[in-house]
Amino acid sequence: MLVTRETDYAVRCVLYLAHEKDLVANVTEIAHAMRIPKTFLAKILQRLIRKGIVGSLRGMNGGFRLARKPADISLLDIMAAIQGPAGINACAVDSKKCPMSSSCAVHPVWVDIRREVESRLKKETIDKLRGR
Amino acid sequence: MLVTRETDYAVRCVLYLAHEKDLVANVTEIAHAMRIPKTFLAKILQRLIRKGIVGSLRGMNGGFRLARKPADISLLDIMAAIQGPAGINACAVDSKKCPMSSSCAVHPVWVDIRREVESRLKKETIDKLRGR
DNA sequence: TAGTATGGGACCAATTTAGTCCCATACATT
DNA sequence: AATGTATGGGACTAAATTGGTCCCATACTA
Repeated sequence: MLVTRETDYAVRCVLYLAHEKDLVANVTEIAHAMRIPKTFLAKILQRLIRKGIVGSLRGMNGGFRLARKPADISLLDIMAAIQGPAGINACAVDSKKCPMSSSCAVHPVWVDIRREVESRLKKETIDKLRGR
Repeated sequence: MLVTRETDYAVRCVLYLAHEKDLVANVTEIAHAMRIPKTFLAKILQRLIRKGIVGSLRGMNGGFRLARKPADISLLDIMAAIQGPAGINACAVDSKKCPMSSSCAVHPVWVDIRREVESRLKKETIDKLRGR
């Protein structure tokens, strides 16, 4: 499956943080609203932080907020933060993994589809999704 | 990953059977030529048979051959035979699996990407790939 | 300084993917 | 008809990935 549940959770989480301007929400709040297991969400949030998608405020009344404008966050950014390079297929990401390497007639197709999907995911930004 | 190794093997296998007109090849031959574990390939071939993509000849000098013209076999056919409906995401295949169901802003995007990929895979037929 | 929040690694369970093994069945050749 | 070689197909196992929990350290603020 190209999109794992973890990525799905990450998208929903970002979407929640975007639904109100400058919102700061803690793990409990997001987990409840978006129906995501709390501790799992905490881990997801840390990955989003490392990629500069969300920021955190520690201590009492702390929480998480978007680190960038919704228009500057794409589905591809989120997928990359959670799953790494979004592959259609192992060999489309790293051709070393394919034992037939260059002699494989299908390889170019996988690579091409991957590119198409990626460019589509890059166009789908959070602000577009929010305003539905 | 959208395309599993098993599907990859299946594609290579069909491609092998298509490289020469009316070729009949046994498991050992295909496995060796395409570097696929023999017993694993045998199982894959059986699935391809049930979907009417390849046919078999039993007994001595038996083997497998294409059951349809290369132009009538698409990558989507092969994927569907091995993996079932090709999902980008569980919720794009069966919306019941998504707890947020209709309230999910991203859902339409997954469904749409899935459709794009499927139509692309349908266009890529074996005869096109063979003639590279 | 007490309390509430994130930071982050270790750990575990479930599912999927990948692959093997064994035996039944079919059939062409001799 | 016997025999050897091939597919048919289910049971089983191993490895990898996914999904998730737990625990404790650290940070910050009221």
